[in-house]
Amino acid sequence: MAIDRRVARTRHALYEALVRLIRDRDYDTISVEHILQEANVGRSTFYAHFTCKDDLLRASLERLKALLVAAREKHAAALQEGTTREVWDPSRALFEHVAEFNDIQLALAGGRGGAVLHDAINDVLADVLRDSFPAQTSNLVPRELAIRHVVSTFNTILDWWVRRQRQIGPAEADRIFKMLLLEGLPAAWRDAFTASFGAAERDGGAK
Amino acid sequence: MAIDRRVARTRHALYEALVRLIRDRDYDTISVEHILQEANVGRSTFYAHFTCKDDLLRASLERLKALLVAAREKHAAALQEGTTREVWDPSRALFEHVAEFNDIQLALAGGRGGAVLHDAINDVLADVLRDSFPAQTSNLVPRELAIRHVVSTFNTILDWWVRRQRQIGPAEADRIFKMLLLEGLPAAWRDAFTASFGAAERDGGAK
DNA sequence: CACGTTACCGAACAGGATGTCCGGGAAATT
DNA sequence: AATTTCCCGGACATCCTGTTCGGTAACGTG
Repeated sequence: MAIDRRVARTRHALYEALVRLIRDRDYDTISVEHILQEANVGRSTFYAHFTCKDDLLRASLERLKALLVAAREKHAAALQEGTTREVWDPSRALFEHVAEFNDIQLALAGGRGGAVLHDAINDVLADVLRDSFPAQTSNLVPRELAIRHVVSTFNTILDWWVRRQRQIGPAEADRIFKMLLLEGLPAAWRDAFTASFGAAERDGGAK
Repeated sequence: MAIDRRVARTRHALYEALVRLIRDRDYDTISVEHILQEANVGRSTFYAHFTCKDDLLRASLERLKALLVAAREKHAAALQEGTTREVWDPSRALFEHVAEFNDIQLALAGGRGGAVLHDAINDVLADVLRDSFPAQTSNLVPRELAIRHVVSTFNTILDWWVRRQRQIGPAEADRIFKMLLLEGLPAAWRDAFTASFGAAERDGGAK
């Protein structure tokens, strides 16, 4: 038996409503009732599908995760067939997606409630990345930490970028991302950092 | 007139209660009533001091921030007088503090509610760091982004470290922190990263 | 020490959100 | 067309929030 069309519509309506609300509200100021109103869904119906607001969020993120994984596998298949020779560059792709669609932008820019979202998205990205991250281990940095660091760096830049009204383009953002990740802080800031973090003995000039 | 002893005691009791509760609960599952009970403070009294739960959190973090700033300035003064020749190394100091006191550890390890806290602490650290960060600008990475990246990297490692029951010592954690920040991902992971993020064409082995 | 001031308590209150339950009715599947 | 399945809407108990008020005890001051 196929999935009842009604449940599909209901769930879809709820997903969409949540996204819509998240765009102009802090996540944790959104009540279930807001969602019901926005999605035009009955109260009891909601609780027939999800146990609570966070459950809906989790499901929504699972959906996002599935999208990301599907995109990656699709591209891998295309490479396999020789349909494309382009390199799969997820960070670049994500930056450009965000630049193009406003959907996700403000979701991340949120204040207090944004943190929950931010963290949740971090987890999703980490999951996706983990799948395509080699099992090989480095004696310098543990695998899991490496993954979290990649994701966290990405998210930091994305967050900053979105907040700053994107004065720079996605390509530039991606360039910075890869630079920070692969080479560390550029020399100018490195000196600044070691000076203030490592050696205040220059003069009284800490402040 | 000096500050009334009663208000000092009340505020202190509330701060302590919040910290105590945060240690074994998600921040956002903590109700004002829990705090009242834990601090043994009357309901109306609470609202005479703080407007809401988040207000208390903000104040607590201001307190933390003041501590950090004071520590830095104290050390700067000591250097000035020649009392010490030690270098002020905040990241190392923080890792060791966390290793020593359990106060903050689990606060960061929290699940959903931890995110709010995590974010708030990020802001505090960024504020502190900003004060001692040179105004000089790099054409490669904007100042504010550099600051956020330092803080975010620190927090990522701290988070991972705490979650992992700290199988490694604070010195080691600090070493990793500085390495990731100043040199980027170590070679082993860098190759892995560019391979999976930049070129899936190795074989079918993306998944 | 005695005074006036100030903070605390406890209880009570309205408002709003959560999660549950049911019965009627409509839509989908077969 | 029959029957299963889902949705709606209202009602409900429960919890939490933030405010108000009078009584009481602690505080700082002279």
